[in-house]
Amino acid sequence: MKSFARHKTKYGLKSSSKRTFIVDFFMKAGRHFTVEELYNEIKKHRKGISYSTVYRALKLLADCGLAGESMFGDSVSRYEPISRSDHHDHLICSRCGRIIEFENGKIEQLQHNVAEKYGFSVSAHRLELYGVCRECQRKRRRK
Amino acid sequence: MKSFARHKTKYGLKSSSKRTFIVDFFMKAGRHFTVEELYNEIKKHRKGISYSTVYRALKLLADCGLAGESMFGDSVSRYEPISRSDHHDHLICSRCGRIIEFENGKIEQLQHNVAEKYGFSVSAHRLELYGVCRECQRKRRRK
DNA sequence: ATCAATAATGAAAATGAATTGCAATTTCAT
DNA sequence: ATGAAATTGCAATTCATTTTCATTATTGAT
Repeated sequence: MKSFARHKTKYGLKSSSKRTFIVDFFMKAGRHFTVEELYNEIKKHRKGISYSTVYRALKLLADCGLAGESMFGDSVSRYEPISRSDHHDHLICSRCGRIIEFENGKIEQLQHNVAEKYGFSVSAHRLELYGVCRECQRKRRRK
Repeated sequence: MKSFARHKTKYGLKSSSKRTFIVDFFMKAGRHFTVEELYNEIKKHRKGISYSTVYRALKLLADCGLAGESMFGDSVSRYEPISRSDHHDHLICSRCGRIIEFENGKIEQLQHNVAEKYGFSVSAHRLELYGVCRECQRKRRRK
């Protein structure tokens, strides 16, 4: 939580048990959430936390670099905890929605080369592969 | 226009000069547009075409595979004509918004390898590199 | 060419997620 | 304990997207 503390100081934030709960829950979960998903999940474990609060906590985390924000296909933002500087890319199953993360240094290197070729100074990138996961391929007897 | 004609037949569409104009304009322009951008651009060349019609034409094109739909960072959809099976990726300048397209077979191959490793059957992918373009790097004396 | 069936269009309304305003509540340094 | 300032909840707003519906245009059959 170090960088959250730093951010907290920097912007004169105060702490609250609700926000702390949200932040902890999110960081420990270690997976993707839409605001609504996180809101619903949290509702199960602790009541009296509103959607707005979850939304704002997530925004805060994104601001201080503890959460990554991204949109896959649909127009809903998804957030995921960022432990260190662990950038990773995504494999997204179009059937079940499962999201798998991966890293690949070679791809990163090639990306860098491409950017260089065009004179771009790259600060971020996103790579997403959409398809059908192994499990969904098996039980393919669906609509 | 072949695949548009096919789609037209398949879904019993009728033709109209307005839609034809939009489709032609878009396909010839050969670049990215948000619905609004295309609407404004078209307005300059021919009057009496509403936002709805542009919106619907773009959707149609996306449906029949002649236009690609994507969202970069902000939450606005952008469309681009797809000539053949020319998949390409994007370099996006965070300052001026310029979008440069590129293709890289090696990266594609590596992506394929990764997917295979996880048992994914990939049907689509997107790769975007965000940064500052050469021109914006030069005239960096801005806010 | 005329007619009926059906698609296309425009304008306005609806939708849906993201975001904000504001009053009430809580935090925290003093 | 006190007061300034942050947090929260809820309702309201925003903004792009999408849909509705009345009107107009297109097409195939006659």
